[in-house]
Amino acid sequence: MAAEFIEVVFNLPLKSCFSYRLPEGEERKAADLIGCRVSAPFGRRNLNGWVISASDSLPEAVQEAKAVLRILDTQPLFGQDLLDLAGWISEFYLCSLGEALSVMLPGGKKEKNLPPLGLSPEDELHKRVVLSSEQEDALRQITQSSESYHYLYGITGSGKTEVFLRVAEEVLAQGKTVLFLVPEISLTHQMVDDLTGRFDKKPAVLHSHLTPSQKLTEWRRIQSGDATIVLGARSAVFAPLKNLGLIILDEEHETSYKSGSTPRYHGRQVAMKRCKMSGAKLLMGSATPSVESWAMMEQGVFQKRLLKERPAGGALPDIKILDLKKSKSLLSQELIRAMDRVLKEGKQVILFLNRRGHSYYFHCRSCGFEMKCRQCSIPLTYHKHRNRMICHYCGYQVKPLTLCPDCGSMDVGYAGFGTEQVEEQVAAIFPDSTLARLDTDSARKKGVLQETITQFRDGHIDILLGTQMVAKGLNFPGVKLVGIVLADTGLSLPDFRAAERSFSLIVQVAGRAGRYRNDGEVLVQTMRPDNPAIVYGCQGNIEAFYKFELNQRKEMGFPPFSRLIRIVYRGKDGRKVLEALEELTQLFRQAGLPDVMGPAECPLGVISGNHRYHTLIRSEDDFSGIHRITASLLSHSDVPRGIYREIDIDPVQLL
DNA sequence: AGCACGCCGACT
DNA sequence: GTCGGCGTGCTC
Repeated sequence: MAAEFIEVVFNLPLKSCFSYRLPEGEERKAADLIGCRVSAPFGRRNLNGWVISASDSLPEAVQEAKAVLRILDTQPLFGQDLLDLAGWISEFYLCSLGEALSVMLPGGKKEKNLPPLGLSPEDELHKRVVLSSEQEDALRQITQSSESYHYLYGITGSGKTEVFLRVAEEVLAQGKTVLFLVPEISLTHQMVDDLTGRFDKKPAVLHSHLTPSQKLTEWRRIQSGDATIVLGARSAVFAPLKNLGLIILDEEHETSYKSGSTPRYHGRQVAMKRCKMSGAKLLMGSATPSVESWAMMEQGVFQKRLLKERPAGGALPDIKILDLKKSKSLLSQELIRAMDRVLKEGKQVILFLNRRGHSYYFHCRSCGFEMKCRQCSIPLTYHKHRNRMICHYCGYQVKPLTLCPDCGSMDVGYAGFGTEQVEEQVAAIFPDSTLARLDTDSARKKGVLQETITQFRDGHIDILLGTQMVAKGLNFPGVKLVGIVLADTGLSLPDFRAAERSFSLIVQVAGRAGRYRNDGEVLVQTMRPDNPAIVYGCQGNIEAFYKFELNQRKEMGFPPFSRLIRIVYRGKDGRKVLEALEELTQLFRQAGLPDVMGPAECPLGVISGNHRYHTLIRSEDDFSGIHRITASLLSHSDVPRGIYREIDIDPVQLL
């Protein structure tokens, strides 16, 4: 019954597969070949590919087959379930099967024989807290329901994690397995602590920072059944769990669930598909659901399970808007006074600053000239410690100017601020307090992030100043005051989700403040104190925000009232890029697609010297029909040399 | 996506 | 005469 020929796909944008002979003396059944990696001669080079089928004859259309150099795995890495899922990914997200498989398990060295299974030392069993009645209700509804998709919508601090763990326990008790997804790697560490000791088997952890061999080790542990619960970021949605009973998707609103490279899959959407294919339940949760998910709850696609109390006590913090227009300094007097008070009590402060404001860029006070990156056309950021203007997209650096290049005025400078400037001011105002800064720059070095967090938690740091990183998932008992230094950065981005992002940021950040105490305090500085995203965010008026935002989306015809397909063309020669995309867009229109927008220059018109244009295809109904037509047009059109095409189904970022 | 083949322009 | 531009086509 040994197979002689195999069909192989590669991590290339080619939709066809290629037939090979097995190496001399290799005797394996088809079932032991499908899902293995092979090293195969392909053109003038050798590539690793995936075996997708095996048989004892060559397909008729194929004249001759080369022999595979070797089979890299002793057992398949993918079962039919994951091969089917890869097939769906390639159809839906419009990539090749090889690309889909490669994103599920990247890397490709020959496997070491058998990795030793390290048994973890017995941790102290974590205490199971008593559930509140509404947590009990949610647990019961979820576990007893025959519905597939559930959404745990609960305010910050309402104990969603505890419900997740209880549902997981029940599923494991039925002999099924559990997949637990979190938006970021940094959150896996915390969650591993929560999971380890809570369950008798050590959870497997999958994320993109593992080396290929570490990843493979975990992969095999999962396949063997040694791990019955898997924790990980986006790509962990492909974990090879057998008998999957539950996927938990924590912090559903996080955009990091959407992949930023081909195939641009969305973890939530893949999780939905995988649950449908395997019969598992999907349980998502957030205090600030994405607008799409909110709409799906309203439509009954997701069963909404509400948690509106904080079982550990702790009132939702008092949130106050501070109008920065009236302040001369980037730290308003009210914020400084509040910090002073809290620090004198011996409590901690978190200052949050979203770097992506455009207010800390170089500008000329005479003519308004803004210094932009000559490569990327986005404003440069001033870094004081290096005395350089730096482009945050391509890394271009230049010395700060003392003369305006446009009008020659010497009245030039930095209008706003980044974390560094805030750091400097805070240090000057509170010289006796210890201060730490946490952003992608300071956390670049290994271990710095973890160390800073530990120090802060242990009370060795009084003020933590940071970007996005401090906004998510960090729970510190000693924090009494959270200051959002500028809440409206990002609102002026040309992106229809800008309001949603600003809103959820405020609510999430604010949620940290009163997590463990009922006297938590949040101060939100803003230049737009009347903006609905900011007002509703500060009021914690979640329902009102969704109502407002859904209304906006409906008026504009944006998701969830439509679906989008985005085609980006990029290349060095902007004119050619535009011409090529115009041609394609013309094809879309001729094919009768009802709503084709573009081509237009992308909001980030140039990145690393590549000019970028996009066309959006919108569908208000019959998305699958529009998807099908688009897919067919794309596969029959070819992209000129020097131009690169990106296809994004259901894009979340339009920059 | 690579990588080679191939066919025209300007250099030692 | 040769180096090198990038258009075209193929990879079992």
